[in-house]
Amino acid sequence: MGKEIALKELESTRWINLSQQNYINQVSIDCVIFGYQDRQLKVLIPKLSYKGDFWVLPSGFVLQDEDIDQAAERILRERTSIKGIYLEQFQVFGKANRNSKEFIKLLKELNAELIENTKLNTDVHPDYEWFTKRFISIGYYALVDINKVVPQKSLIDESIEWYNIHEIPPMVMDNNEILENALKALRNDIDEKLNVFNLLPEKFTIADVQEIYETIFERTYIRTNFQKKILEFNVLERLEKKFTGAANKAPYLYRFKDNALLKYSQSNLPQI
Amino acid sequence: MGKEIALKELESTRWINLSQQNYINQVSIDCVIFGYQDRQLKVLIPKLSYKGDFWVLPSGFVLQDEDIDQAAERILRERTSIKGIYLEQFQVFGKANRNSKEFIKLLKELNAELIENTKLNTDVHPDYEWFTKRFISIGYYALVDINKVVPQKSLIDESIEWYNIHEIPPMVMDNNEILENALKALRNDIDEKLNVFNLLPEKFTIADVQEIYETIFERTYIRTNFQKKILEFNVLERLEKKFTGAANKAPYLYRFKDNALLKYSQSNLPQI
DNA sequence: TCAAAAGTGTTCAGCGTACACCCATGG
DNA sequence: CCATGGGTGTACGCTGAACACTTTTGA
Repeated sequence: MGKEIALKELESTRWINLSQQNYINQVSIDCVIFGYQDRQLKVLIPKLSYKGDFWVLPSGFVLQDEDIDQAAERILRERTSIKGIYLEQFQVFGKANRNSKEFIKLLKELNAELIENTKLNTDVHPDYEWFTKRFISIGYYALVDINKVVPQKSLIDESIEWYNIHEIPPMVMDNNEILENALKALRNDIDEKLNVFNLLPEKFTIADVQEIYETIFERTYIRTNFQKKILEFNVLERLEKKFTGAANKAPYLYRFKDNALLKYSQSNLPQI
Repeated sequence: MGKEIALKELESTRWINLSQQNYINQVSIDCVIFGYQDRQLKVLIPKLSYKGDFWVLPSGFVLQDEDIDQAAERILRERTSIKGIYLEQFQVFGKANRNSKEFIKLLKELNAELIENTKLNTDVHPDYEWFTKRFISIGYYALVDINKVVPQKSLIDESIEWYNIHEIPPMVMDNNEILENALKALRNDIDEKLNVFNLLPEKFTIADVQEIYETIFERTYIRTNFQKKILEFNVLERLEKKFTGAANKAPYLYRFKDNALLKYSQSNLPQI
């Protein structure tokens, strides 16, 4: 691996980029990336390993000339290899004690080792001072088709994996709380924003949707009523039947109508 | 007015305090303060007058050792003279073009004049550089008993007044959009957070509540059903009757139960 | 023709809307 | 005792939960 390539890769990671002063200081973006598979709601979380394990939500900073939504999209793109991910800003975390001095200390050492190993000259040794300060973090949650994601770990990540929502490792700082609130926000948004379909491939059956609902809300639904509820949103387009090979009636496939949300926003409320 | 007092007053204003480096840079807090009076939903907005009129939502910055909720509370306290105001963080505004260079230019001149007039020495001439940059703003809305508020204008404010929600003046930057989204958030929260009572004095009648609902949602409610809906929240404590002097049955006064929200959060959902 | 799952139709209870009725109060 | 507005009770219609029934499919 040539020196140029190594530098390029380093530049592409959030930890190495710390010396950049073209970011907004003391503001970060934390992303909770939800995926669904095998009756499990999963979250994509990288792990750093250096003198112990550290799990940290995928995060990054906001460039001076970048909308915060764009920044979130960029961070998600870097981690999932997918463009145009569905995302929702849900809460800002701004406690005064939100800094990670202990954690950063380890990162410094780790980073120094990396730079040493890749034999870069000392010019790129980052200045961490702005990064050790207290941070305000904007929380986003994202919904992705888990099969389309190609998880990307940064140079200092040991791994990046999908964790079952019930088996989330202890993360640094308030990251576990951020995740919990993301889940609450998702549950709260789901029937209003009709965004659950972003967890599915383009074509899906109503049974697939029911599975996801049951997983997210941790309860069962009665099949026939659920079917009606979903179809009455009028946001699905019925396609051909799905061949399953099973000895029973083939279910229809559906697709989320592109213009569905426009129509749906026109609601008429009754009198109380 | 002595020099010391003038300086103290200057320090208490957000515009003069710009040179302070103990704030988090490029982050601000914008507050939409809702009040209610005479069948009108009102918003408290200061006006600056210098080479034209400028309306700006009450705003401020976050101290390094201050939670963002504390910062919002402080800003609201400074503007309303009330401690412990009810507030909700509702959205972050982070477009890349959120700076107010044109506006700040005028403020600079205005500030310079003020300092000249108050005969302060030149040491307090602020450094505006960090303030001309692009800002990320955290939006809060507040609900207050309008009768308890004593609006406080800063030195450079020409006035600070309650504006009917339908007669909001054009504000700088995206402040009008922030206000619109605050109203949407309020409408969305109202039945869930049961926060509407913060717009009323401690004791109120159900008719008072209905008036506010009708104003906020711009629709009418049927009296008897509305009464039931509100009482079935089980968050109100019935007090003595209210003496009106009118030739009809006296309505009961109610008070919001302090522990109401704790109980209310325990909901049991039916099967679909 | 049978089993299994999808899709549709049909009760029935409960809630919310609408309204009737009674109560309290001061002139 | 009447007008006015507050408080309570009740009929009715609609929604949605529960379930029966029909349809489809491959073995």
